[in-house]
Amino acid sequence: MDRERLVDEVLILLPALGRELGRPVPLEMEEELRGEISRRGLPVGVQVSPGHIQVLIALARGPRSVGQIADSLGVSRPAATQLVDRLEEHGMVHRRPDPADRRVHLVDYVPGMHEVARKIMGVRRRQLNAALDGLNDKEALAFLKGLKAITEALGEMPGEEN
Amino acid sequence: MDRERLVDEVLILLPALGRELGRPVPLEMEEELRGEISRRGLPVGVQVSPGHIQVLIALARGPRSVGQIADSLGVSRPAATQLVDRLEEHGMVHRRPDPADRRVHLVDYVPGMHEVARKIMGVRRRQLNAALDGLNDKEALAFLKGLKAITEALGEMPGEEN
DNA sequence: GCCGATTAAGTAAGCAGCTTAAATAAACGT
DNA sequence: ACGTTTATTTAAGCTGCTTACTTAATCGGC
Repeated sequence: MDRERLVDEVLILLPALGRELGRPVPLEMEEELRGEISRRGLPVGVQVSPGHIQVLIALARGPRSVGQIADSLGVSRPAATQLVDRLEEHGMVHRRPDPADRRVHLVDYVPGMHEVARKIMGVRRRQLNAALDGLNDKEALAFLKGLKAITEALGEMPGEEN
Repeated sequence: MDRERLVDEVLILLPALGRELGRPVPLEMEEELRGEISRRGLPVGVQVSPGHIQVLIALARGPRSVGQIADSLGVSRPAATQLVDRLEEHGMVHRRPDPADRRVHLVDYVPGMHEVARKIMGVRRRQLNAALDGLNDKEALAFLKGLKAITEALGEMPGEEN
């Protein structure tokens, strides 16, 4: 297959992928996770969008300010506020003022949520793992490389410092 | 890099990519294209979203019904209606009743639009080409493979028959 | 030839996720 | 102490999608 045809295929594939990526991940399908969720009194049937998952990932290495979250997701501040709002409503994270600078609101997992967050990520991770199963290591690496290249090319790459 | 880390990186990358993919492609940046557009009296400064580009691609092989467009994009009928509406407003496509079955509206390029459509696609194509420039042929192929796998895994793959 | 069922497209209403602009509140610098 | 900057939130608005419903045309059995 020559390069031009290849690019064309990618061109056709990308919007579909984008659409799929936007769809929320239904959590309730995952048995193990459901147990974990109801055990903690989290709302069952919650749908977690990719943005929310990204926030959860961003928090994995410790509390972050709303602004940091916005930057690491590559979205505007209000968008980050909104994402955090939603996660807070669902009782997954909470805000607390930074003692050092009371303007900043530090967002962190609710106690014990770290664990659940990891499992939620696991849902997506499993999907990806399954999808990439047909690729050998070299191919997988090449895939990652291309993905990075395209993401970078299509906007000035956010989330570097997270 | 082990597989787990690789999947994690993909996991982090994907939502950002999804967001970028959703952004409209500003056409007016492309000199050559702008000439072509104003020459035909198309609105200058029009932004074409990925969905619109997909419709234009779908039409490349001839007129299509709204339903076919919806299927090939993997969206609902009303969504396709909406996309076609917009393209029609911009004078890029037009509907005409199918003589064989007057329920179906065939969507086709406005005369001469085929050319412009190809140039519009060229904008994205050039971005992709540039992005994938750093990959050799083997890698590019692997990338495509992974992309297909993920797109398929993340939803039941639309657009097969287009 | 008529009538109910099916099919294509469009309309309506609503939601999620983003944007920019403006408001609020705290901290900083001179 | 006061004006400026910085962090966040609020408000308003847009796009792209969804589902449920309407309208219009075709089809199939009698």
